[in-house]
Amino acid sequence: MKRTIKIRKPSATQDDVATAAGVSQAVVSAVLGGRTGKIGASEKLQKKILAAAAKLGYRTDSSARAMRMRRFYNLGYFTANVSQAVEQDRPEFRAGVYDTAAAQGYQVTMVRLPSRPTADTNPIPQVFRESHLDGLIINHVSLLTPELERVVTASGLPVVYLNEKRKSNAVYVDDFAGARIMTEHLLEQGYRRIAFSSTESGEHYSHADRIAGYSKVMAEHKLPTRLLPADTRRCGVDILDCLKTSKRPDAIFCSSDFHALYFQRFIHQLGLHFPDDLGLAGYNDDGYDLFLESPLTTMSIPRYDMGKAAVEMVLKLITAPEQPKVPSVCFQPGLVTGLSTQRGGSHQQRPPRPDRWPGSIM
Amino acid sequence: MKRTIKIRKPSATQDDVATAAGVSQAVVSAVLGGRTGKIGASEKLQKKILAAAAKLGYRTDSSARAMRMRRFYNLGYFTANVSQAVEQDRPEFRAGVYDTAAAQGYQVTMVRLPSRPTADTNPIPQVFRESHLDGLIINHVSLLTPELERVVTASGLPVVYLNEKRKSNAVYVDDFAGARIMTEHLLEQGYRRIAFSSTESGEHYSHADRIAGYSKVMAEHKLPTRLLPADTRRCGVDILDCLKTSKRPDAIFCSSDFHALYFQRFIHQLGLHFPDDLGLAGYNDDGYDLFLESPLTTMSIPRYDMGKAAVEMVLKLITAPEQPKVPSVCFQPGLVTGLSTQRGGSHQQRPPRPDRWPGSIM
DNA sequence: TTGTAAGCGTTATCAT
DNA sequence: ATGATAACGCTTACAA
Repeated sequence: MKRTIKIRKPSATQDDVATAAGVSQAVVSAVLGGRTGKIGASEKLQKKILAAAAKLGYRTDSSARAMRMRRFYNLGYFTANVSQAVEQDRPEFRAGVYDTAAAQGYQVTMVRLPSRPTADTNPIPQVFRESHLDGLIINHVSLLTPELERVVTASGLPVVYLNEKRKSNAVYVDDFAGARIMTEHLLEQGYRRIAFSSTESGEHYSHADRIAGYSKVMAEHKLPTRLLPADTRRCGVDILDCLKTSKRPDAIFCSSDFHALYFQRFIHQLGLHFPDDLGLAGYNDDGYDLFLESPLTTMSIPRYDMGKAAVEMVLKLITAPEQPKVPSVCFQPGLVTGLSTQRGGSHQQRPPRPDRWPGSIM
Repeated sequence: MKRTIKIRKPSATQDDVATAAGVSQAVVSAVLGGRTGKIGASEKLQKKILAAAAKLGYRTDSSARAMRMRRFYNLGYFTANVSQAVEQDRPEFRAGVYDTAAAQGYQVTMVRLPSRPTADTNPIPQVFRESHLDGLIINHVSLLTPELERVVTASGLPVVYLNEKRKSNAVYVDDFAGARIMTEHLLEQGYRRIAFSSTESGEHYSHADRIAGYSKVMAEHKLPTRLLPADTRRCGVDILDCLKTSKRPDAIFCSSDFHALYFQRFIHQLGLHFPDDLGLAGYNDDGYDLFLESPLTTMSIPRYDMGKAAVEMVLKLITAPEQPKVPSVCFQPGLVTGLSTQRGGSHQQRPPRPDRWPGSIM
């Protein structure tokens, strides 16, 4: 006996298409699925079926396909919430993840923790309480509770970490090398009293690595390292004190463009300018040039390609589950030479970068 | 005849749970679905079933549920790509959308256009070529091609526009009122030669509305309006020329905090300061205070609540498809008083905002 | 070359 | 209160 379940107006099914085209539903499935070789449907028949499908507005029901195929064609993209996420979940990551997933026929599902938890909010995202994903990309979510980690593990989902330094199943940046390159660049420019400054507290691996790379190069050149942490709650007094001294640094290596922009405020507050009075370097290539006195020398992070690599990695894990571990992929950042570290740079023509728009604004 | 289809290791099914608990699968479905009232399963039995489910790590197969329920429990969140999206897809929107969707048991699927289209990339996102969503939220995607619009319409999906001014099915901000409030605030502070400046070209409705609100109030006070568009490709010459004149504005109403930050650069370049030499106001409350000489007077946008409202609206459309149009929801922005528009403000104590972190950084 | 039918995991109905 | 069973739309093995 047939019972009718009609909650929403259903879109056309393959059965409807088959009826319209006067063929069996199995042929429709084969043709629409591009498996014509297997059955050898005539050109004409294919056209007829495609026409009927287009006319009826047929669209594959992803749930039915998922059930049958035992694959959801869904990847989760887990990102931190606003307050935790400083400079981690950038639009370029999302773009790389999305484009690559889409190219392989996968959807991307947003995974987050509730930003405003309420009493009746389950702290475990629903997506882990049901079967909905084939794989998961975690973009540096620092506050993963042990409970949450357990749930993720229990789900048996292939997981790839983006922006986290792990031996396997991760995609990250070689910030040690990046900091080396930047420090060497500053030395080549003739700077000697180079200080490293950051706003961050250093939870993320990259912070320690940047300091290490900087320190290493300075040591190799027998130059003293000088770390200048700048707690934003102190309103820049650390920075001001440092800049006021007679032996102030001749260049500041900022841990991020973000921090360089912050630093600029205090440089200007003292009536100083860069690169005339001191060199200023950033990191991350966040595109803040519009707000800066001089285009910033910085390190660019191939975020799009990293997102892409993360998806490729997780797809590999999905399709070859017998290999649950794959070696991590480490990307090299690239030096972007601005005028902010060029002695006498302010007297040169400012190079226009008209088409760049701050990526971080999005 | 039974054939075996095993691509991935399946997680436990209700059948497995039923076997483990020694009951029928239908009871398991009822108990796990919270429909115990209908069947009257004993407390004890429920406990047994829940225990078995937990032990086996049972998770509902969302595709099977979707197929049976004829609902995917998936919402699409359509956002523009990096280059197009200036200040539109903010993390707070995502947070509001995600939290609200999650609270109602819905997942959020990322919908974008390919950022780096290739020859073999279909410009129509896959999600529109299959049945996968119950509804769609479009956060100001300016470059919707006619073809894409057709596809969205053809999909029959309930659509809600976020950040777009439409008569129905939209959630947006009353920027006319916001600009009025800001202009009146500036007048109250004693400013008279108030200019409105923007970097934007004005594609978005909010740009025109802000100018209109500003102009209206100025006209009401019989003061001349002064528009100062600043093409970033011109490297600030418009701004510099304006600020150099003897009758320069005594306050600048910037179309965004973003623009205010840009403006600061040229203020400092001329050796001027705010609020001493002129007042500076922003819009959007993007949290750039760390980078600014003075905390900025700005308008805050209730983005989280707007995301929430958009989800509530689209859920209404989903559950009551006989009502395909609902009135739009218009949010009022709120004035945030900083010191940047306070005459003599720089001599006051800078109010600490230690816990705020620029939301736009994410 | 085309048709037939099994079965994916769930929900919900119906008969016991 | 419980168990048996249909149905959702799709893919695919196999029969014709």
